[in-house]
Amino acid sequence: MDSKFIPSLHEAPIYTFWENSGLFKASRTNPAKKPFCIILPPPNANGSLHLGHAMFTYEDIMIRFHKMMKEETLWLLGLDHAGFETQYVFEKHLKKQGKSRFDYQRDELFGMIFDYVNENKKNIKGQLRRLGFALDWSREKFTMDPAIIEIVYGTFKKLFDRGLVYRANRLINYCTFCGTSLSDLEVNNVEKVGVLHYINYPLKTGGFIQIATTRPETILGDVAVMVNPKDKRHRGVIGKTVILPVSGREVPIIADTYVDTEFGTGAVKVTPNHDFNDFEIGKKNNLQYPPIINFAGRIQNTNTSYDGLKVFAAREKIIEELKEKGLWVKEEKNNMVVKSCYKCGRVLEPLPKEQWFIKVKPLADRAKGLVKKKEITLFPKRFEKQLIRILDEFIDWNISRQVVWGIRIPAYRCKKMSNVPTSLKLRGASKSQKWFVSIEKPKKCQICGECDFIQDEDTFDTWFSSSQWPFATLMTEGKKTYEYFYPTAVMETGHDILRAWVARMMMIGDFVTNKPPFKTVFLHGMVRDAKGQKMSKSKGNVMDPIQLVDKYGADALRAALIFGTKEGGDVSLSEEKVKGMRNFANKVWNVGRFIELNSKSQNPNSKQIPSPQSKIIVELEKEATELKKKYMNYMKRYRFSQALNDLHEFIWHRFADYYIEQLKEELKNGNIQVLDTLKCVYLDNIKMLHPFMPFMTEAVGQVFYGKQTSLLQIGFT
RNA sequence: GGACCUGUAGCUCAGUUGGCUAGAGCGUUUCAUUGACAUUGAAAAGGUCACAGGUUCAAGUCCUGUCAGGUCCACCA
Repeated sequence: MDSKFIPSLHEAPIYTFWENSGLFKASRTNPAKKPFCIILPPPNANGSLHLGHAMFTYEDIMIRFHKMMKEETLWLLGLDHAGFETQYVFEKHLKKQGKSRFDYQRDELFGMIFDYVNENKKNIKGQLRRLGFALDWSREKFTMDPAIIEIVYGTFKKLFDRGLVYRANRLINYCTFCGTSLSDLEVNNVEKVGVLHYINYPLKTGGFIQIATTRPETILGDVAVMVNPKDKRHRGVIGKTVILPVSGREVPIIADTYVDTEFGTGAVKVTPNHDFNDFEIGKKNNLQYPPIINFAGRIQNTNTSYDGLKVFAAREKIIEELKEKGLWVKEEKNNMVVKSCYKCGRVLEPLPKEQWFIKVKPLADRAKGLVKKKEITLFPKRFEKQLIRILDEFIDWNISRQVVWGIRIPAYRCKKMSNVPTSLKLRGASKSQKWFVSIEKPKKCQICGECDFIQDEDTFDTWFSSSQWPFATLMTEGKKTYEYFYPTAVMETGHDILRAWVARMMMIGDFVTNKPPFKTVFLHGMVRDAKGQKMSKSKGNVMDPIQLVDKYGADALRAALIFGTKEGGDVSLSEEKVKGMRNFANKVWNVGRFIELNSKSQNPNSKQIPSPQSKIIVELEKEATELKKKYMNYMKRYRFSQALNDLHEFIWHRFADYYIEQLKEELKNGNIQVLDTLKCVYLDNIKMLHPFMPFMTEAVGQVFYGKQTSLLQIGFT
């Protein structure tokens, strides 16, 4: 044994040994054994792993622990195509080469991203190995595997057939830069100081009514002015007509208690196609006007010189025109929240668009039942409340995305019938009747039987496929495997995606399989820097997990993430902490080295000698037994940090610093009983430590148990 | 506006049915110099457990309030 534990000498050969020996493989579906399955949250195949991914260490700890408890253990890995996100990253690459996605045909672009993703997959899989994860590589999945897509299509069809998915034309959050709609979960609310403009709208009968708006350009799409019927200031004007500035269109003044009399002037302009609240008002009062902003973020349909201008340019220009006409009164600073694209950060445009929506309420109610009936338990417990809230507040989920990179929606419509001009039918589920959904691509239109159908151009929101991940992955492994491992034991992931992922997995998983997708949800916190600050590129405080592994070893990084971290709480990671854990690994290694050296130099003539030190041996054995008991208890209760903490304390400061020091002399005298006890306690310790620091413990284990033996096989006895 | 979380040593944090003199990692100070390990050992300094009440034989821990920080959600044009 070297005098130091040098991770780079051991990690690669040990990982290869694990992989080749089939220890990571769940090969049997043995009814006599308890199944334990974790599905790895699939990393996005569009880059490299970040420190957050290293938190999967929790999963590896559970997997290795349960393997050592002799359970049938499966840790299934997969990667996510991450539709919109990946396309966004790829477009950035294109931009560097002076290209854009519009330079390519759909299939061509898809193919290019496919290749790009394949490269990233290789990279990420290598990184998962570097971290020592005991994944079953024989069952690797990808969200765009044909078998997965078939299941995703089946889910969509089932939802459609049950009336839980519908097509509707309503306002959606649209990023005119990224060119796609987003769900409400992909919207960032950014606080901003905006400008509130006060503008006089001329009344047809003379005089003015003053309104206040932050978006003067949408005057071009107004359908009404609205006041509160209780507002004495405006009572006289209800029912009168105003002449819209700029366009000269005439619109009515209507009344609704929705208007806040305290804000602005107490009179609101109503622009149904460009504001979520106004959309509802327009619907209620049957007031319509075509959208005056298009998907490129430019003004349209106004027959004015504003057509073709970008929104912000139009705003500036219209303010000028209003000033010239003497209709602009004043401006005020206004604290407001702007909905922004979570990816590019630009202001989103609410625009009307026909999209597929999932009716969430019935699904959310059932998912809630799973928590209430304790079919799913959350760790830490406080997240249960949060989850219930999330499920209560879920609104219908827009699953259509206008991106190429994704799973194309298997919805088709009749070309013949869509040729028939329909009146501007804007909303309602009735539109879905014009669509049919089919898992297999149909040869003929299923509506008229004659025409060539048209497939929806859009792809699914990535979360739609990932919401099916636990059952979809296992189903592709065959019925037996699925029935044995499903529902999975634990879903371990970051608490930041409780809403976007966990809640949706529960809803869709329960809908499709009639079972909860997992029994336990274990949530980890975020990795922060040494000062507890969020890591971000702009702050320049990001750390690369692989660089840390190179420098200090995977064991050190893993232990640093767990040590002193409350489950579900954020981790403040400093290089010093990783270094400290590297030192710990070295310490444990050297304790092994010490015992090994003493085993070799044992005097064969020595025998069991009751010594004055035997009292210390009894003490040691007692303490070691207590530790193991505590350890088992902590591990079963998901208190991994505490387990590691106790191991650290015992091995270093009790076992090495105290017991070994006390017994050193006796050992030199050749007391074999002392040696046996030390060895026995030590081997027990490295087994317990193995889930946390697999490489070092395995390296040292092989010294004692032989090259071809793994602690995973030996397990706990 | 609503919900939740956090406040413990210089820094980052543990402390889970309330119970020894409140702990760890890193940092600081002093000593030890090759003995398994200097990626070490021995020792030390350092805390009114945010604040104020309350419950209790006993509170860092439970309850109420206050202050400070954070996260998520909702939201007025």
